[in-house]
Amino acid sequence: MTEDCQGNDTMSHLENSLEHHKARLRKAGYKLTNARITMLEVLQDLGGHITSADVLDAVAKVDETIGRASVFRTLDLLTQLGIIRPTYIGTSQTPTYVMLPNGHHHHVICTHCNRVIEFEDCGLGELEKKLETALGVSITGHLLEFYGLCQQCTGLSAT
Amino acid sequence: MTEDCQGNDTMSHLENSLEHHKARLRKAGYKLTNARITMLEVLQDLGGHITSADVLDAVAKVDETIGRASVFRTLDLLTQLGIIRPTYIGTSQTPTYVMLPNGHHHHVICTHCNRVIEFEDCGLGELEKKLETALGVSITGHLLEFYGLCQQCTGLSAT
DNA sequence: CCGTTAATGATACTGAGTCTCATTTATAAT
DNA sequence: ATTATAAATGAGACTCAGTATCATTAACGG
Repeated sequence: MTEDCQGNDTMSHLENSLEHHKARLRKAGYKLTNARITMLEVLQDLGGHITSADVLDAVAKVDETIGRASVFRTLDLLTQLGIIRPTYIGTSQTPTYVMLPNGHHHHVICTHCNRVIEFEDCGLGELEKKLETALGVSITGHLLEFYGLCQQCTGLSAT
Repeated sequence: MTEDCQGNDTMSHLENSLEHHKARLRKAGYKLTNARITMLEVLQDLGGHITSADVLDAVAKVDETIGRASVFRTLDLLTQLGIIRPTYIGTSQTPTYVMLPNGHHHHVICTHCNRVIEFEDCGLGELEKKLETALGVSITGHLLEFYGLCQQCTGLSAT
């Protein structure tokens, strides 16, 4: 995790996405504060599918002094910037945040056991362009969720 | 908002989906209680994009005696059955429920003004089948959300 | 290095959603 | 119809995720 490969204008997304997100904050007029940088690092580390409690925990381990309010404020900000996205797994009252590494995220949620299966290919690029034209919007990302039963639960309910 | 031209062609479709949902409950082994039927009617009436508070309100107007807990229990149940789906608009702490009339729902959320623009065509049928084969799952519905700026906010941020 | 102002941390607070449990009600069997 | 029974309910106390407030701090442009 300590390999510094910044400066390469090609690839190595994982490392660079942190820098990319920082740049996004700056560009949007937000200050690059310690709390925000720590949040980005922690989120990258945890990798997504985490609750606010998870984030609160992880942030506290890195920097004891970062306040509860700032964590929630930053979660909201990063959501607005399309860096993360809250969603519901199961019927939990509290959302689960997923990363939108390249602006998008896709998964299947089993409505029986709440297992989450991620997948990559969505082929939505075309639709995205169509919508931009048709609706006059400017799209930066998306979340695609399928609901249904996973392999195990399909078998069970066939009883 | 938007010209939402869904279901205009079949007024009876609205009636039927209520029956359809009741049948689903029965088939899944759940009792057709007064609270649940009232909830289904209220949800159909409100048409989606509503918070639990909206539902609580509307239910109370129809039947004073239905308890708070039952409303939340039923929201969870209907989510599990794929009849509704909680999602986040803006950074609200409390979810907004959308109806999944035919198992699916699609919208664009403006990350600046929180406007929601629904659209119908998603062309995900093929992907759905592919995933069922590839992952061994049995899919019953989906939610597709795009994030970005609406026409108005695209203009504004050009400042 | 300083001034401005966004952002912060502490903490009290709010209220959405949950839990518990005695009571009711939907449904199937008689 | 009557009854058995297990699921579902309503009441209301309770929890804790998320918010509001505000005095203090620190990012960043000049």
